[in-house]
Amino acid sequence: MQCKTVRVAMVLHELAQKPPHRLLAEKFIALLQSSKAMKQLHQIQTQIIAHGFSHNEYIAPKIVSACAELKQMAYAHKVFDEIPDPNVALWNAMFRGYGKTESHREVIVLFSRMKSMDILPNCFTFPVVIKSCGKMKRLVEGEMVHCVVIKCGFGANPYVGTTLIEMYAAGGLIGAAYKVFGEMFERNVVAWTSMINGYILCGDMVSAQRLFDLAPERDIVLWNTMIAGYIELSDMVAARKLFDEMPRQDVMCWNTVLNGYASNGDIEACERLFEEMPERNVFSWNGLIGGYARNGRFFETLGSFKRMLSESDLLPNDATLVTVLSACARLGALDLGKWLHVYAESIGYKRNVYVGNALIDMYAKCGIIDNALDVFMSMDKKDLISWNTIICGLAMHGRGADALNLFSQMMNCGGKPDAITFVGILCSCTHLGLVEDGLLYFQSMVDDYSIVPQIEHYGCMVDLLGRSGLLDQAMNFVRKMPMEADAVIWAALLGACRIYKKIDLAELALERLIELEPKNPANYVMLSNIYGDLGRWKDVARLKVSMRDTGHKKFPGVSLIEVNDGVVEFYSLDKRHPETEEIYGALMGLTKLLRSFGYVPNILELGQGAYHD
DNA sequence: TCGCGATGGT
Repeated sequence: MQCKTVRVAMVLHELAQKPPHRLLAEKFIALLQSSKAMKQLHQIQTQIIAHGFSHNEYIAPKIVSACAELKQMAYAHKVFDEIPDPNVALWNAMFRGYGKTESHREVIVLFSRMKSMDILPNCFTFPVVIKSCGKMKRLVEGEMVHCVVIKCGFGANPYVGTTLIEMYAAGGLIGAAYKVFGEMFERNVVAWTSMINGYILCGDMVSAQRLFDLAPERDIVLWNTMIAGYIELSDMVAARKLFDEMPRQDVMCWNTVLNGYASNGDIEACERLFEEMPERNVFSWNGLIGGYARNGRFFETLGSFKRMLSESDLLPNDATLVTVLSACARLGALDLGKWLHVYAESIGYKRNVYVGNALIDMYAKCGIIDNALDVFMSMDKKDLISWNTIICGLAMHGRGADALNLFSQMMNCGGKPDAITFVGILCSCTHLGLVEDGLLYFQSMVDDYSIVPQIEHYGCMVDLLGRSGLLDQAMNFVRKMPMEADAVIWAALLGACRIYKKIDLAELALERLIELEPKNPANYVMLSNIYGDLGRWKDVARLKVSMRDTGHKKFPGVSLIEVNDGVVEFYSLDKRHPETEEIYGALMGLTKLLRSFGYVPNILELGQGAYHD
């Protein structure tokens, strides 16, 4: 860094000495393109101004591009505003900058400003603007831009045409996309690929295949597009057939197929393909690691990550870290999670939102909510998922008041909550027993934020009302729901009925529950518990016999604990561990100690573990 | 300076 600054200073000094005008401009452009921080850029800019180049038609766009490269579009806009009559190149640099930083709204706003000033766009303007319209799903604006394209005489431009096809196809207007394709002057392989991908986006693989067969040229990207299309439809056989037929495969194609097997649940095929790969990059490892994670095989997620570190020279990227952290969260692997936290920062992911969010979730799920809060507070960029993760995390930990506080902070920061935010909020209200607030939040969700309540929200409300003993109101919610109540809702209601001894409603809930999930043994366990509460032990015994006869066996709920370098799974009365004797010996000791302090174990609750055999 | 393909989070 120091060295760079010195070098910049030297070049600047050299420039100050002597200079034919053109040469000086070129040097400034080269400097701008190599600038790696705003501090450097300001230094260069100072010299540019001192030499009277700040309004130079070649240099001004490069200043804007350099800002965009450093993701400083606010500053770029200031530079832009100070130039009295910007040329098209400068406008284009602004569009590109906003496009690159995903500020598509600004692209559209700026384009209307350009049009209102009667400045003519050129062929470099349209692709960026059209892309932003597509990303914002603003098809009406997109069509207007299309009109400008035609008016300006760029209707036949292949670059413009390709982005138009993409925009229309992504917006579901496949007919409009095909019209553009049909009217294109020269259709190269990129245009064909966009059109074919358009059909794939619309789920029309037949038309995609037809066009693919007609394509005059097929490059590696086009083949890969087709393969990805079949994968999207879960047709791994067709995908694999194309993959085997293609004349030359690159690592991206291998990765596409690898991910295809992973997302279609065929983890064995995924493993086999991974071993066969002639070349692997970080995406390949992420495919394998993510494949295990998506299929719930979290031990293997961690195992393959360790393998990546030991047998490849590749550094994990943010996606790798996020996947592994989520596996830690699921397994409760706190030590590894903490190690990943340090490691991620050491390889430059301290300010990464994805990684930050995954860390919040990992700490929350591993029970260290204060660490989750620390990570959250330390993040300078937070997105909706950051807020949701911490709010739901706090709610899960019973810290409803903190969750609600953060929610109002979120509102003060101008955050827009979504359906998941409100799941956290309603859940917090449940923990706090805040029936009135819960009802108000539910209403506010609908009225103020136009969020259509999903079944999860009704579930929260039924839980909230039920736990407070307002079973009639809870039942009213169930009746008013626009969708069929699911098992989660009946189970919440049933749980509340058990606490408040509402036997008639309990029977109704149970009836529905058994209709919905005739094979879920948990429902019979619940029924058995209710009989138990009522002292109907004969019914309990009868139920146990009938469950054994029908083969309904409840899988034991397992717990996970991190031991040394790994994670061990165990359940109530488990005897699978090699050190079982020592473990239970220690447990007996602990229980004795607890009893000596007056602790009385809850025998009734223990009895619920009786289905483990 | 410009347009097509692969990974990740509540």
